[in-house]
Amino acid sequence: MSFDTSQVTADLAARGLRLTRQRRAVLDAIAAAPSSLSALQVYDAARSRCPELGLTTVYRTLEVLTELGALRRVHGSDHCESFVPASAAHGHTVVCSACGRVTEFTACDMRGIADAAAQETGYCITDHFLQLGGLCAACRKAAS
Amino acid sequence: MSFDTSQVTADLAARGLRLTRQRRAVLDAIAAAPSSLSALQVYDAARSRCPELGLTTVYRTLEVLTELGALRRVHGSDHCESFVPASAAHGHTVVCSACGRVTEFTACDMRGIADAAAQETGYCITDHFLQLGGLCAACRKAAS
DNA sequence: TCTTTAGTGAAAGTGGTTTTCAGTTTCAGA
DNA sequence: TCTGAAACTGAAAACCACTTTCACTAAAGA
Repeated sequence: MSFDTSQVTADLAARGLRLTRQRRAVLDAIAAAPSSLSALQVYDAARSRCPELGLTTVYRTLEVLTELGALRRVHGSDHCESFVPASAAHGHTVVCSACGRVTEFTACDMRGIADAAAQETGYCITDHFLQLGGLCAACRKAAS
Repeated sequence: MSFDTSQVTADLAARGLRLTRQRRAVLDAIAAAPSSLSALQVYDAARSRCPELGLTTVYRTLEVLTELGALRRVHGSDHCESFVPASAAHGHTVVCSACGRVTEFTACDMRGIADAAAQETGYCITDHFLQLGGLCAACRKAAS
């Protein structure tokens, strides 16, 4: 997975922000990772591309890019705040329980479930957070 | 919401554990709360029932009870680790965006979505984490 | 060039969570 | 009723992810 740099640059510019070398390193590190990365893991990975990068900048960059929609937060069972590239405007993630790989999917017709939940609880459902777990194709192959 | 104490006691006993006064205080505090509580909030709430309760014990108890299935972890947008009673073996939560109230619902037929995601990603889907957001009946009434 | 603002990293600070440790409580068996 | 083992406890210390502060640099526009 890689980023459409010009899109990110434009999104940043629309807010008066810039795509610096450091931000680029953070984006690249996350794009190159096979699974989701925590802030500290991003720091480690991005420093091979930009050694003078500071941890402060990583945290700031992750926040900016998430707000921009270029990244998505993933809740893991071990560490509950890690990041993956967000390619679609609205998408969800599947996490492989064996290798940790994170894949995005867009098919999420929640209407049936939201309706049922609304009826059961009396709530007016407005949003949802969904994350699936399972085995990726490679791990399934390796297991059999 | 209240706990079936004998059930919790039995579940603990099955592992050679006991339902102590402190653990009881933690359970009661969570059962009495209208919304999900973080560890620190549990500590505050439970100390009114058991003043000598220590924070260490709260953390330990939350872990034990979650593992036991008596509590469920909820991921919030602000603090990503808080706890609610788990009444059903498998259930999900709806969080009110206005007042923070957490309600459980059991209607979750994920087959359609899991199938679609499997087809899109090549994963074999085995589990899911779903959390809905919206307005509870009371807040909807108050808003209109 | 000059000015302004975004952006940066090191260091210090913060605060939630875990670990350690020296006890206390509980329970089964003698 | 004792006794020993194991569960259980809270205070204090340690840990560590994350945030704040601050002096500075880089870049864009006038």
